[in-house]
Amino acid sequence: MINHVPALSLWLDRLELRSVLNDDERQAVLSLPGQFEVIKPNHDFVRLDDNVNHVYSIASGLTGSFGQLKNGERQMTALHLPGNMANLHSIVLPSSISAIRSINETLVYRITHKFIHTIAADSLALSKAFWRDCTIDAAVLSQWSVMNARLPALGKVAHILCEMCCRFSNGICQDGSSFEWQLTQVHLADITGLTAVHVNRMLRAIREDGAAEIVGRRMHVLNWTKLVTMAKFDPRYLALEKLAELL
Amino acid sequence: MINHVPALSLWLDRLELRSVLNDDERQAVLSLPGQFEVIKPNHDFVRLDDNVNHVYSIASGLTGSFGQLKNGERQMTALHLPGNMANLHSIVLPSSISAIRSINETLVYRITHKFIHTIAADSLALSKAFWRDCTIDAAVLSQWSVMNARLPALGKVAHILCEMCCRFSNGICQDGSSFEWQLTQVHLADITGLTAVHVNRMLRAIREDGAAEIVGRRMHVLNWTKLVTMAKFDPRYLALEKLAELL
DNA sequence: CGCATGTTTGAAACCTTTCAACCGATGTGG
DNA sequence: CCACATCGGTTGAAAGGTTTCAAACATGCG
Repeated sequence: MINHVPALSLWLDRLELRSVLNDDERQAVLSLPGQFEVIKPNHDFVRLDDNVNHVYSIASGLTGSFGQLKNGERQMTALHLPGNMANLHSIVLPSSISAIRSINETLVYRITHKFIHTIAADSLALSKAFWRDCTIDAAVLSQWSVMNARLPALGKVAHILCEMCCRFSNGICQDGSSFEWQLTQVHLADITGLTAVHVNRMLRAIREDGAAEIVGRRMHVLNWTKLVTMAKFDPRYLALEKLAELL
Repeated sequence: MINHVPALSLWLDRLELRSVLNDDERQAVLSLPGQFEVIKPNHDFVRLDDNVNHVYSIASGLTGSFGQLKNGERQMTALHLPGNMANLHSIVLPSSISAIRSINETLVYRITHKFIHTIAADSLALSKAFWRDCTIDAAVLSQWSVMNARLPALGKVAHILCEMCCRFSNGICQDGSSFEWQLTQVHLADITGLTAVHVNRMLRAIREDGAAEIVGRRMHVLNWTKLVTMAKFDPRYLALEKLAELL
């Protein structure tokens, strides 16, 4: 294995969690040519209505997708962690319907569409794996939609805490789990559709209830069961368990 | 053309709006074998966590996808009109993460996954077209997420009225447009996350403002511009314009 | 007719936003 | 080194929007 881009091998892990690939296919993913790019915090590196020619693999840092209304109000519709492909869907729909913005300083690996098209054309399993990866992103979005519409403020905030914990810990969450916390309360407000002020109050409630707390740049799970109950959280939508053979 | 299933030719139209297909590919879609099935109103014909082997093409009637929280509360995450494939994504993710329920009496054409896999394997353009179809569904979901989180109740209801009008009229909406209205106020509440009572009040406000009205089983646009402004609606997410050559 | 379903309305309770202010940490320039 | 600006977090009180509860009305259908 000559080329070894960590962002790609993280993405490959993610693909292989849900799809069966052979050595050639693995190698094709790991050898994808691209350029690294450092992105400053709070920078839209994909703008709304851009016609996109590249996909962005997140190497480090955190980025989010933002949808918009005609009056310019924005809402976060997805969070991309290292190992995620932020806009794989652009392969089949290049006219971007959401902006992608860095949350903190982010390192991305930028790959021209052409190369993805080529390896997808050469392997049925890979093209399915890509499609599946997008489908799982859509499943997460669907759950965000449900929680944003059906949960009270406390539940929404708790739900995101649960999700972040699962995604950062690959599904293994328990009392005492802790992980790096990179979002501000304003970001939580962008995700939940609440005001930052109210997010603050909900975080306090969660803390005072002994479910979880954020101190400094770290989140600590104090009582996972309590947090899950607040959030009515069911982690299956994240598809973090290895899927059974899927053609 | 021997086989001629209207549901499939509607779906093909939808695919060709966004993808370029040749005669063989067209014929492959139109010849997909399947069974018609009549579904009574308010029936979950795909249940949560089912392991799905079929995709459902909607021939007539209206169906919706429903997500769920752990406590059983439900939220509609998509509406499927005739010509839509209700769960094409199940091709790559058979474990259903949302239920699909008929809204009124619905005629579906049920196709075994195997046949979709076969024609997708035979044609790169088709497999891209399928993936793209799913991606556009995801774009609609994303916009629902934005409107549900960012709009006040009046805007949410107006937004769905706008969307339904565009989807039923293929994007051509104007003062005086009217189309069959099949949703109850409870369904609107399922979509917007509001209570049915409040949906009722918002519909009245929209009516009294002279923007739109629902009488009997029909919706009438009275003032399209006014309705769009209320909803901060931008129809581009529906991708109803014919897309330029997309590989 | 009687029943089920969907719509309509009012009033009180509740939740979230808004506005305003303050705190603490961090970083910058004089 | 301190003054100052900025950013994120915190808190209180009033205003506003939405839900809840309860009841009544309309319609279609057996």
